[in-house]
Amino acid sequence: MAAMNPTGRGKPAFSPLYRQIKALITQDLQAGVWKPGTAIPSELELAERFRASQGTVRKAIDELAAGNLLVRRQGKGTFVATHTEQTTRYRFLRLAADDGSGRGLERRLLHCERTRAGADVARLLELKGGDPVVRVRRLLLDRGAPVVLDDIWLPGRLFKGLDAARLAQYNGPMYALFEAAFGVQMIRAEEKLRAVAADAAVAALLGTKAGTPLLSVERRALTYGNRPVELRRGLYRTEAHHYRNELQ
Amino acid sequence: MAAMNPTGRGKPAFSPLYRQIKALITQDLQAGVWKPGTAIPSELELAERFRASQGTVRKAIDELAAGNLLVRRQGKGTFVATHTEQTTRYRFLRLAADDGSGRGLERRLLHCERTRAGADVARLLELKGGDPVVRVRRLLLDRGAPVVLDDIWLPGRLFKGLDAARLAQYNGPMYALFEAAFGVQMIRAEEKLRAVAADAAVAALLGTKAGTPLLSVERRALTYGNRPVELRRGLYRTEAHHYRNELQ
DNA sequence: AAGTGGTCTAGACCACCTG
DNA sequence: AGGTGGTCTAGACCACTTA
Repeated sequence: MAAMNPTGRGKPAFSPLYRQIKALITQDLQAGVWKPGTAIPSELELAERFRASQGTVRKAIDELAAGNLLVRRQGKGTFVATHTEQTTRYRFLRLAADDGSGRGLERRLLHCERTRAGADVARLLELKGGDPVVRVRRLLLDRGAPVVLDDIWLPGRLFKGLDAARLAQYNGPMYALFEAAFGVQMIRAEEKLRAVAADAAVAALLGTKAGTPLLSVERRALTYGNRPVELRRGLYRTEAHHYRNELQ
Repeated sequence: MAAMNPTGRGKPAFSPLYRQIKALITQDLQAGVWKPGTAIPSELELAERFRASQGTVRKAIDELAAGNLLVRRQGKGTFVATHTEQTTRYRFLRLAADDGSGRGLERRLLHCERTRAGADVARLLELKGGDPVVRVRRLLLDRGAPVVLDDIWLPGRLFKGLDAARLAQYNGPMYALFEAAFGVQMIRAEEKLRAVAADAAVAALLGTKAGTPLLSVERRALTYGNRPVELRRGLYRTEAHHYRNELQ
């Protein structure tokens, strides 16, 4: 394996071996060679395959683990990250109760339809205007009280067969369903937060009054290769909950 | 240097050498042996000092760089992180204009007084009730329009000599002043976000109407050893700006 | 006992920056 | 040319898990 990148134009004329190996592993992850939750080959086996030393493969895996694509477990192996496990289920949910109570959130499906992408949705999902999309609306409730109203848009071609029945029957984190049933893995997401006033319709659904300040969370979730695969807009009641963040 | 930790009680009976070295470097950072913006000794010199190999010192520095305590620059050295440089100035500011315009924010000091900590502030800053605190109120403006109203509480003992004159005269990021003038380095921060309604007083300061939804950002900033050294509550107008976040 | 990830070393060489 | 961080190797050994 060449350490140089002879075709490199512009800046990255040099790509270290461990980054090339990282790219190759990422390709295999993207292609679904190893399913979420399963182990990838051991470091020594990968080293042999790529004709590199353990340390070099190790550095590639380190970066993938830092990006939450892989999970290392000493003595057991290195596993493909998944949204299905207890510990990693709500990786992207930053909602917390002010009193620190647990996360026994109840889900209630309000709406699910297949429709066509408008201009904004198409642009953000990198689709063409009029492409099929799935539109979902749901509530999250904490001890019976509505806390979040989510509106979700998904590319129709990626989520064939997703409908109200399918969603209603499944009870668990959405990203776990997407991963298991549609092979779509959410890797990272960008969010934009704002404060907005509830309109009458939203207020009714959230059990509050029109004009109540709500935290608006616009999310764009991406899969391998930074391909956008979900838009989500959450409206959060924040009288007894908040959005927590860590700055570093 | 022993790789074992013979006094270890409970779980961490084993601490690898690179973590012990990391702890020693952190101690020196905390003690101010090297000032922000200056270079620490080279990897080879530290390896000699700690009687370890370059690779082991390197791993310790890698973790400190990942935590934004140090910054590596190939060919030049490894430097103590600072809030004073152009690239790292607004490390903790997640405010962005919807139209993507730059960050030429104007600061306007409204208020600065030395007073006594109330119960809540004392608890969050890990002080005793009645301990001296500095209370600051200021505005951030974008092209003349108020966007953020910040209320800030600082432990009085750490910020001796901080007053309105000092703040008014200085024009730059606050954390850069804290670092240069008081030797207090903000390492990380926790934030809680909510949507709230502007009251009359806040509305007047932000140039909007009472009842306008505002994004409330409660921040607790920490220095070495997770010691809290600042409380800050920002109220953001989000008609033309938003709080951006990356989930990973 | 065997297999996995985790640590550590010694040495070589490369890429980048500054005199 | 010399110093700094960055990459890579080969090999040894440790810690953790499973059988």
